[in-house]
Amino acid sequence: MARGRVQMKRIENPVHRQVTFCKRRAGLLKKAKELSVLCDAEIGVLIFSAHGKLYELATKGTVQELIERYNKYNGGNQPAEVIVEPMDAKKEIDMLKQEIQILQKGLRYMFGGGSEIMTLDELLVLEKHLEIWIYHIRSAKMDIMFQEIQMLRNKEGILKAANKYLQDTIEENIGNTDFTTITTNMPHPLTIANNIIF
Amino acid sequence: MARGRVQMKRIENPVHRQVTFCKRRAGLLKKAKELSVLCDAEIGVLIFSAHGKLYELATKGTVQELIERYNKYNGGNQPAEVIVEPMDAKKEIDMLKQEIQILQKGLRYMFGGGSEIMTLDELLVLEKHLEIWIYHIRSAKMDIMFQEIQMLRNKEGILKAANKYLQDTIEENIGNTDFTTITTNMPHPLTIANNIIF
DNA sequence: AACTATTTATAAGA
DNA sequence: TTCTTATAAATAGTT
Repeated sequence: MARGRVQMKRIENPVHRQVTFCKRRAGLLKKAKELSVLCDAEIGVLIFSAHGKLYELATKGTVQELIERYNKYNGGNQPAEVIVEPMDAKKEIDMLKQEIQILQKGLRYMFGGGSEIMTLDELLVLEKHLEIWIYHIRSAKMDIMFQEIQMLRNKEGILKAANKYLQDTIEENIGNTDFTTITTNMPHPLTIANNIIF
Repeated sequence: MARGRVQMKRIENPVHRQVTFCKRRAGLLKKAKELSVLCDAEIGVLIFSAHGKLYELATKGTVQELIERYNKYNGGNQPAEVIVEPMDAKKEIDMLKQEIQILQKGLRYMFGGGSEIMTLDELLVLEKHLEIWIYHIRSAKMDIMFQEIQMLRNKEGILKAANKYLQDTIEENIGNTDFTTITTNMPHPLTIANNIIF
């Protein structure tokens, strides 16, 4: 766009990637809002960042409502349990298996036919494979952990909301019953901050 | 945008509106694709025109899959997918890791006890590689993530306990006040299981 | 659909 | 992050 064309591929520099994500995300949501207003359309946008954080927009009701409209539009042909995550995981695992096969091949080659001396080039190939393999292990592990963190954060939010709801319910009814000591006994579980950001 | 600014309100002229809808819709979808590619994000866009026609985009799987991910994100009420799958994936990955360790052992044996072909330099390269790998496995990032997960789990426990306490408090006092509808309205936030163990 | 004059978006740098 | 600015892209009005 500006100061140099942009290659249409994943930005490798994580800082650049993050900055661009911020800017373009804002731009995309703005464009969506504009289109909605100018042309009287109902638009929804869902963005999952690489780390699983969700950004959403719905120009008329809620995203949920839009999803319902979408499902209605598609004559209720919802694939009951289309499993997404497992596919990703499977893909990852298949890739790992492939890597192992390559490594095994390399080992067999070296042990078996290895009357030949391993050249530096061959060694470098093996190294390369190891690197790729480590990369995949790491990324798969990281993905799982990120998912776990995201899920726990969501759960935390839900529990907090439920907690607040219950406490409000009690407070609204103090007039009827004496909850003073009970509420005072609460060990302040609602004040914990969540500060770590990846 | 061009040849005159645009008022941010519904375009009254139906022809203009239709043309703009076409152009901007294409632009929006393009932007969404770009953002997805550049920043490795999963993006979905749903556009209902004023006359109810649907235009959609999903940058990874299908829109349906994206919607399921969205629903998963908002509630985690589907333990089958969120919780069980990562377990399986992790198990698989651990097994693959073990296999890889065996392969590494083989490599070490070959290089160390085997012929004298390996030069010291080559050995150092391999060592270096293993060091890097170990470093990554034990990296600070992982530690931080584990800490984060632990902290979130603790928080979850505290919140659940507080939640239960509050609900018990309410239930104990049903005789005094009618909380029936209130407790019934609770969207079951207390039934979420936490099964993932690293 | 194509064509441009302009407006917008944004990459890079601070 | 946020601001600035040079430049690439998008697009409003026109053909």
